[in-house]
Amino acid sequence: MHLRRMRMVKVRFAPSPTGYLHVGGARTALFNWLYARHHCGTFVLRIEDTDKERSTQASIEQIVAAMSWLGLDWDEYHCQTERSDLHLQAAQGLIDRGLAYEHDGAWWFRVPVDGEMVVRDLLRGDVTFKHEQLKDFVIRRSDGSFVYNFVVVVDDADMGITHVIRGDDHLINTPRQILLYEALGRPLPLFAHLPMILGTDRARLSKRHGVTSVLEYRRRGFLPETMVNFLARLGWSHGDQEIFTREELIGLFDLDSVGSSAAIFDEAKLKWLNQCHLKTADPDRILALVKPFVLDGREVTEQMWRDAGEERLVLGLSLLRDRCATLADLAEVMTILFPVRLAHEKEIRLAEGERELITAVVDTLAGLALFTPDAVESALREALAKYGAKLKDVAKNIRMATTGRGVGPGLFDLLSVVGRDLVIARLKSLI
RNA sequence: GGUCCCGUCGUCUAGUGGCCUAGGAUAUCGGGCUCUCAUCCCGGCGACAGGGGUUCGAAUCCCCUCGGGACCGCCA
Repeated sequence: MHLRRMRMVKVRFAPSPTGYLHVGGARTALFNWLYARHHCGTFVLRIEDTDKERSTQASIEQIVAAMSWLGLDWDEYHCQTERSDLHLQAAQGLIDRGLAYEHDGAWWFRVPVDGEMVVRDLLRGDVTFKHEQLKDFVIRRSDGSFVYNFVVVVDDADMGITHVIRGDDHLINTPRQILLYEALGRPLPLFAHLPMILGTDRARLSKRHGVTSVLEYRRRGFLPETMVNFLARLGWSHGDQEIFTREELIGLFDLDSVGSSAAIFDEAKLKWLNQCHLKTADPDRILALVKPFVLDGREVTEQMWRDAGEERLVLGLSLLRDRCATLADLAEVMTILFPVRLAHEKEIRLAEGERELITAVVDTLAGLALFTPDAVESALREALAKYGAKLKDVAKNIRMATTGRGVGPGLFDLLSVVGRDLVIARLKSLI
């Protein structure tokens, strides 16, 4: 029983609610979550809101929304400021034992002058720090609130966190925290400091790097499984494999395949990955996900969406999605399925005699009982044969007239899914 | 500046002393397929930061240099 408890993995993600969740934070959260799930452990979400000035409720909501979207569910949730009794008790203990002292109304932790310490990091090996490099530091502000470096230790110890998996930027804080563990008489967790995600200029991610907010990627039409897959591959790998499902990730993830050098977030590859996931995802689910994108800022109304019918939309989506990188792209091309005015990419120029040809095509198509790809194809070829014309003579203009663009899936599939009424109406505008 | 971390194609990475004239993916370029294309298939370009060691042998181990990053708050 005791051994089982010792081996039980418990990790936490501890963001400060001072802004949205960016991709770097999300990656840290993901690695913690994956580690917990892989080892059947516990994943804690702990909001580090000890900075009263900068913490906001809106940020907490943003972070929670982003985590939920990514599917990173937590087993425990805490806010640090709700635990100040515990912090006070721990700090008072240090004062009582002379390990901390008061100065200018703040409480300071006394760092031993001599000696050195070794931070045993799961990813980087042993890192040595000399005590003389450290200075006494504040654990409690003069306003009575506690400082991150202190509460993080008290909370991690109190919650029984076994593995502290966090960004590289915290490595340098670790010796101070270890000193606190020792002063508090608590056992040390294992540490793993993850390499950072950098902007394209190799500097730490910040506002000036454009889009870094996780939720912003949702808004732009990326799938949560894409983000999870992509973020996992930033720093972690499994041979040559690039595409992973969430379940595979849980099964395969471990700290020994995590690298130690910083990575740059490359959107081109993210788009490619999203296209891969978009292509293979369940069409019914994609339909639900793409709906708000189709209805947002376009001429397509809720009524049109209902009239279109789910079956037809799923069919259209399945045909159209292959060439789309995002839900936004998909929504854009899906407008061809609705009775809206199409913005044509290029002006249509009819060749000599083409008007008659199109008229014949319209007549044939109008007579079709079934508007399947096969039926459309034979009808079309039949009509063309009468005029001794080739498909390529009219394909381009038919495509442009019925879909508004020059590229897309095979013409017969395309016409079939756009549907007879729309195809004929749009072709008639040519004549 | 001090301390610490990191350094394989533009980017993400495989590689843990011989399987490496360095593999995959993406990006890019070219070709094929097609009514068309952003899909798909085939192919090209492209990296072990530099220098010293150790070793029969080094991308892999050690040292130095250079480069990049992080931290140096009563922020987290």
